[in-house]
Amino acid sequence: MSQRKAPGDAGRATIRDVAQRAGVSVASVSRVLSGNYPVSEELRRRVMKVVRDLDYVTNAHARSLAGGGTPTVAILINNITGAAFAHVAKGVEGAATLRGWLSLVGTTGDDPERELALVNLMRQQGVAAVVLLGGAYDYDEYQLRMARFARSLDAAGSHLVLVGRPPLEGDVPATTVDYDNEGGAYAMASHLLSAGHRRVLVLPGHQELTTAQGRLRGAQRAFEAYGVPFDPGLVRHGPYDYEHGYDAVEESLREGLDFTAVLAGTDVVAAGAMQALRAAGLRVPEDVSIVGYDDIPLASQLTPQLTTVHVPYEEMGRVALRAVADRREGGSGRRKGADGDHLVLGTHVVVRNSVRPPARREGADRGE
Amino acid sequence: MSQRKAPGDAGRATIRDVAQRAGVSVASVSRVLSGNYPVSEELRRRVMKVVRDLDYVTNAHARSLAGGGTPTVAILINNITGAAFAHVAKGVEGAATLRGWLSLVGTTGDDPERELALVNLMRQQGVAAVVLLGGAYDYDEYQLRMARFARSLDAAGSHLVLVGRPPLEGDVPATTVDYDNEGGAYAMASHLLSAGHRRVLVLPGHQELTTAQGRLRGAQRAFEAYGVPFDPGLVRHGPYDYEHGYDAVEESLREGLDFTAVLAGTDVVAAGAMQALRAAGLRVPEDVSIVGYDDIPLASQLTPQLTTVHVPYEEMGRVALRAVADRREGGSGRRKGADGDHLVLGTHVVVRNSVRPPARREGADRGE
DNA sequence: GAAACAATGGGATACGGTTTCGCCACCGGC
DNA sequence: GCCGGTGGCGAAACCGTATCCCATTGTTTC
Repeated sequence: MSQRKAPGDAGRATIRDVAQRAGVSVASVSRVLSGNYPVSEELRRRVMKVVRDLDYVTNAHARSLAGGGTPTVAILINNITGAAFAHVAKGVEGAATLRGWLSLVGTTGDDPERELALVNLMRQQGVAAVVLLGGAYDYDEYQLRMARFARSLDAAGSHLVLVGRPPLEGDVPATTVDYDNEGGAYAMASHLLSAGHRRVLVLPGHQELTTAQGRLRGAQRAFEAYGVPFDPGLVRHGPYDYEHGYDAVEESLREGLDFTAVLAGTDVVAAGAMQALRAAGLRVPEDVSIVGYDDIPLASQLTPQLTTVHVPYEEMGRVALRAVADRREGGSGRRKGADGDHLVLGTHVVVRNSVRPPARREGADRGE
Repeated sequence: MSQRKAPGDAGRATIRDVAQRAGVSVASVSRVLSGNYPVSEELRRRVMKVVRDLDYVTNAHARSLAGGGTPTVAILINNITGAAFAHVAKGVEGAATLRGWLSLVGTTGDDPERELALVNLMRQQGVAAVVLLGGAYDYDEYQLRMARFARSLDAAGSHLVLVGRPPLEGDVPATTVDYDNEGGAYAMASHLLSAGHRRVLVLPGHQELTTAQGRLRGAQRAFEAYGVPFDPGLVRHGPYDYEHGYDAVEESLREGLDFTAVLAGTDVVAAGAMQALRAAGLRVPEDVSIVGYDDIPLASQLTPQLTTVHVPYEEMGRVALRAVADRREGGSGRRKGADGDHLVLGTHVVVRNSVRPPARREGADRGE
């Protein structure tokens, strides 16, 4: 009754329980377990036996309070079920586990309020880094908001990493891992143009999404480079989902728009577009060609398999984690260097079976 | 020099910093922030102002050491990028966030060693529950291994939840959230049989995976119920991926196997099968019907859209979290009751466009 | 044989909160 | 005007671990 805890009490065993039962001091147990201090073989055996008997594990909270502890990376994502960013998350988590780091996840559901709440929550957890995934909306507020996050995390000894988002302007303590979004779109559009397509229905995504803006710009640049007039009337904005792809194509056909190919903002949009074309009795790629973007597994699972732009999502995740790990181990070296805080990975076109030269039709080549 | 920390020092602000700067005691700051004790308006204002000025957040480790702390649920998953279990994870995470819980994730990559390491890691973190996702291999060792996990976690005040896995035998402190796997397969096979199919290529999955076993059993039962002989020669085992679907169909065709429909173990396998049929010049569903299982988004994005079995993955995640949350709040009530520790959710067939009655062919209906 | 030394184990303290306990001032009632 | 009650706040005792510092013992060296 006088001792603080009954022998067979419920709840976790503490290091004191182990020490008492092994007849040694708490310090010795700690040393045996952490292994960074010389201990005699005899002591080690005694302690380890009790540890096994009691099924003891150290309390991670106490450990990290006392200075030790495993680093943790927080992954903040709009929606886990989105294939593209799930791959980034996989990359981050995999690289984290490889180094013995832990991964926390939170989903924001596109809600700035939740995003704020989650960043604060992660700050409480004392995470080594917060990785924010996904394209951002280009509100004016975005830069300010992210800069605030970055400084706040930096002050707490943490670090902000933006993946697949535009980098922050000014002297902000954040790392950006990006891919050549516009370049991929340029290459993809060039592929269509060189196949002979001149009238292309473009479904870049939401007008305010930075990703969509870049993909549209890339396409436009390709048209310019080929000297082909770009018709704004063939651009349809909308969310990155199957329904949008379907609806956009259906409406375009109903309005009598003239096009021989569809340049979709993502593979999922392309899938919707493909379905709508089929529903209208058009064949892919014989009547209309389609290309996507992202190269998620879906792209190669559709019939026909989709020509698309490969984005190294999983590697972006690995790179993001490596960046923060290096920074943490590298110490104070390379402080705020221009290098290292904006990494850009390459993209490339993956040619499959969804593109053919356009069928010859009257006036489709020249005309308006 | 004598004070423990310089005013503008780097690193996080502590509660002491706040207290000192506000000219109050540490206890008062704690009370203002947790809000579970009456404080004067004046005090609250003074403290909150300093909290904002210093951008202070409480240290979650210290808090949980001292008894408080936000509960955390650990999600252990084979592979984040698998659509089905990504949805379960989403359900768990969503329900967790809704209650202010945190979610940790770890991926096991089908490696028992990593599974063990992760469970221990989570035990160190003092998580409220560990949710293990995914079908299990039916090794003899499985039951023992899981029982050990369950008891170990239970002893530490945590709890094991198995989602989409077979329940544990005996008096083991674990909760299982399951779906009517066999029933779904039964219904799906019945759908094919009632459409007139008699010779069906079955691709249930890996022979040792419990999920695959259940799906195969369900199909067999349906054949029995219809009085149709089940041909073991039309069963092809293999992993739940696109390649297996493709290869299995390709081989079956090459071997000259006679079938009018494919019953795939998952939608992804169905996608592969569909592609292989097309490659062989067969039309879906005119020449061969196909059905899947899981009803992931892919199913409705294929052409033709896939008839499949809907599994309420996301809800399973929510249910799993609710189960542990209830148990934690309900306290010691309903201890080891038979109810509540094995929850089974229903499945149903989603009819789309990938099934037609079989084309009339010589001898396909009757004969051997 | 004594002294200096290396090896190893124990006691005490710090980490940053929460919570119990007790003090003080202020209030109304007699 | 004195006394008991009460609301509001501060001091201090934990939570479980890592680590600094010192004591003890066995070993080497002169």
